[in-house]
Amino acid sequence: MYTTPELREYGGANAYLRNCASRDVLDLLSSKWVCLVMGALSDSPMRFGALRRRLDGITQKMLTRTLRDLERAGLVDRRVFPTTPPQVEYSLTPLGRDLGVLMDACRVWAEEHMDEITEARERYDARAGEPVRALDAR
Amino acid sequence: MYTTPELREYGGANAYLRNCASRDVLDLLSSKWVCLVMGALSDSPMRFGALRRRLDGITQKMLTRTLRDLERAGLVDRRVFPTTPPQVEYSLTPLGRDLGVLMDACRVWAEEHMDEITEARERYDARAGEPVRALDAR
DNA sequence: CGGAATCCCCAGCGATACTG
DNA sequence: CAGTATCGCTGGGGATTCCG
Repeated sequence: MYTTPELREYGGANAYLRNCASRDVLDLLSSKWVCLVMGALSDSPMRFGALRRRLDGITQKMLTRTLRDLERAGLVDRRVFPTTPPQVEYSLTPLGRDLGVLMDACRVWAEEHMDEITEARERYDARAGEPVRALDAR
Repeated sequence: MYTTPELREYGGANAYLRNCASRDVLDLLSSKWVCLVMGALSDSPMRFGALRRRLDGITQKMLTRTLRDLERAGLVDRRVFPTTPPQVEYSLTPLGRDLGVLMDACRVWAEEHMDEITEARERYDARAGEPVRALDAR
């Protein structure tokens, strides 16, 4: 049996258990574009087209889906201005701003350490064909 | 043109550009099991079997893959003890410990806010069939 | 402009069986 | 115990087309 550290649970929440609702939240946070969308909206509200241009490589479909998922989760607010042509502005809810800080920290971490990681991967791949010197010497 | 905020870049890194190496890092961070694996290893080094039992629902294949990806990126250290039966212990590298703090914060955030998000989703789904009252009234 | 709808593919992931 | 190897799927995600 595992002695789950009670200190780190919140009202029965435990992401290490498969059917805990926090797993769904983690799945959302780890979907492909969430980090960048939340980070972009952390700066200021943005319209759909501006977001699409800022997130280089995203498709309209994925941007729409990501924004819907975030809106459904209560993290993003969607406001439609009935102009012609229509304007749709996305912004973070209070809950979303809280998460945005975290997500943006992840982006920053990725940017700060990308070179270290790239080099580590090259070293790892270079060692691929090497003979095993000793079983416990890695 | 977009005036990219230079303040938030590190040596030309910009995760909003599609072929920036930090995108690869973000992809790793957002892979399905990375957050939980890093969080578990943040507590203490763990053997393969212990990790598998702790991460409810993970398969051997995915745990192996996730650990390999993290090891390759220089975030996880793998030590093999040539006993019979063999023992393999995984731990975080210094770089990995740095990331572990962030990943665990994401897990905690998910646990803390899972109820809010579940309720927001139910409200959103309940509104699904409702008529549109006014175009700008959302 | 901001989508929705459709088609399609492949890689992420699961399930199972086998091994040193 | 800690893995590989193989098969198979499904759904995440891309590309394209159409619409109010």
